[in-house]
Amino acid sequence: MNGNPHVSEETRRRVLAVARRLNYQPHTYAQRLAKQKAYAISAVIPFFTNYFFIEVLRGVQSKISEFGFDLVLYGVNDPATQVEYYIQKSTHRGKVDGVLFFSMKFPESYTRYFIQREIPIVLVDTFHPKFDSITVDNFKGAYIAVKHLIELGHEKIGMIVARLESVPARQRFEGFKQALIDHGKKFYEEFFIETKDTRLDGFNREAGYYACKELLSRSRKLPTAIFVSSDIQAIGVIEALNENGIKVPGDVSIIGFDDIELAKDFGLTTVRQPMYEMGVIAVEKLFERINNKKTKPEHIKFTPELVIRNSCP
Amino acid sequence: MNGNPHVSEETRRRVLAVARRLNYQPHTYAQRLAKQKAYAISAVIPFFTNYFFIEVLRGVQSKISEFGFDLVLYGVNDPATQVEYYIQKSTHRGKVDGVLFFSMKFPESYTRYFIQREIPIVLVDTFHPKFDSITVDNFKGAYIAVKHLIELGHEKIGMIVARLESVPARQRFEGFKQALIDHGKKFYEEFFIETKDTRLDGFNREAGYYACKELLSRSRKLPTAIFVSSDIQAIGVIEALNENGIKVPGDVSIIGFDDIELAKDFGLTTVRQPMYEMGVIAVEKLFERINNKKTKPEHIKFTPELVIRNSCP
DNA sequence: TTGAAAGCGCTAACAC
DNA sequence: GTGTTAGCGCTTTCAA
Repeated sequence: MNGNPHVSEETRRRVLAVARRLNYQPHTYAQRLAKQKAYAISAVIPFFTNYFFIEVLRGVQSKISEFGFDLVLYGVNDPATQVEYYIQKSTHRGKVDGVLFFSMKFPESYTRYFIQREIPIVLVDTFHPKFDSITVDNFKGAYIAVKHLIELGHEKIGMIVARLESVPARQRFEGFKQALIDHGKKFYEEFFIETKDTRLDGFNREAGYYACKELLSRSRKLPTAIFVSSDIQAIGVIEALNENGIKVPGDVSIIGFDDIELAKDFGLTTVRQPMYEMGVIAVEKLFERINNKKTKPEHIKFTPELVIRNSCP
Repeated sequence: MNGNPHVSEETRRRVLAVARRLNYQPHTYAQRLAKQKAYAISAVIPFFTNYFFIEVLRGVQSKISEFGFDLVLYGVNDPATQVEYYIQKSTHRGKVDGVLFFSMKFPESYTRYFIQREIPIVLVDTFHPKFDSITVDNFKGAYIAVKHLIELGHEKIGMIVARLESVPARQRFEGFKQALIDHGKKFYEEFFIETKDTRLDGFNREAGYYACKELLSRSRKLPTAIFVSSDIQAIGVIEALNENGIKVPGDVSIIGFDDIELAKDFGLTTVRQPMYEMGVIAVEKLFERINNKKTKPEHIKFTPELVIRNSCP
């Protein structure tokens, strides 16, 4: 039944026929046990965040099913208590051939564990020097966004950013500054706001809304463009602006980051993270790693691309 | 190691100690094979839709891990080709103890298959008489929403609805009409719009936006309140209104359906589907079914509850 | 080519 | 209580 070549056509035909008649299916776990292979990979993925990961998951699913593998999902609702627990489950002997770990900080206490046991793992949207990773170049993405603004002729460019202690927020901020410097533009302290909201590190709509309110309260002067560290915040910013009778893009241009579903709806110019593709690549990398455990970790960085819509004319 | 009571404390202690020292873990599939139990359930779930299901999935995950089971996920990107394929995979002999099937139309060609093999299954957000199901009462939800509007004193109530061939849209529409009838209010044909957009059956922001544009183009008269068949459409409606200088809730009140994340952000009054809870209940039901295959299918209908925010003062 | 048997790693039944 | 053995259902090896 498994296509063994040392078997006559005649016999194969007969066996297959009987199998079909009896509605035979090999038992999943008997097979996996005998083969010493799981034909499955797991994904440890945050459920508490911005549904960023769904898109990635779509990519993962589509690639994984090409291989006929199963995906066992561990959705983390509470990172403090569940990350290590699910890593444990993922790595329970024999269960999976490899694991995908998403967005969260990989617990240092597990690096040795994975390396010693040679458990294939790839990190997605998070980084660790010892393991393969797929990330997005936040610095470059921000740089591209701001450069776009500059090329559009903007001089006074503001930024509304999520909490700087979050890695992506920090990197996007650095990209913003660098673009300004490289093009000889001034950094206006008064047009720069770091979110106070801590929920999701400030990557949420309300954080954008209130940060913008604060910007407005500071002075009657406005930048001509604002780079916002994520689309969801940008939507909050636009609303705060609208409430104050300030038109986007008429009075101020807005550029976001991520290219979430809503960005299209709002006509928001932004910088796109290729999430679906990241999922696909992650699975590909993981399979490579499964088939060849010994090579050095590889770090793939995607460069976001500009998506021009109408919030920056 | 498995807590057999016919074993002395002393021995157990010793065995456990050695096991720990050797870093012993039982092999997942050897256990499952010997026990003739999968300790896993699968979920066949649409990936192409409104990320409605994520919230449900959170509930599923949290309940499932209480039982220590694994979740094997089959995300459907293309329903036409993948639904049956994943049902097959789900039911591969021995693989899972039960399956959760979400939102999509359950293929009639598989009802016999499940019944004969006695494969435990529960449907979530979709219905079939032969299987357990967890759904939301769209009719009642709509009724509650409209009743709320009426109690607020509205007389001219409009509705913007997704495509009526979609079951939930139809049910919400029926609830709307019934509420009007029961309270002796007139149904204004001119304030009723069915979306033309077919994407996601019209359950998307743009559909709401354009439907509202059409409403506005019909006449200069406006209803004092509009019931929109989903929050995401309602957000499109609000925007179309705002663009035309019509204030929400100043000029017209809006009520939605679903209570998605953004509804809170927009201060949208709506009717909440308890998605997380539905996930939890679905898993509980599935386990009941796993332990007791012979009882009649049970159909649980959740009644949505009103969430009052400020789009309907 | 085909058939028989050993082994994958565990659980459960049954003597001891 | 404890040790032994026969499955669980498949794959793989090795004679025949």
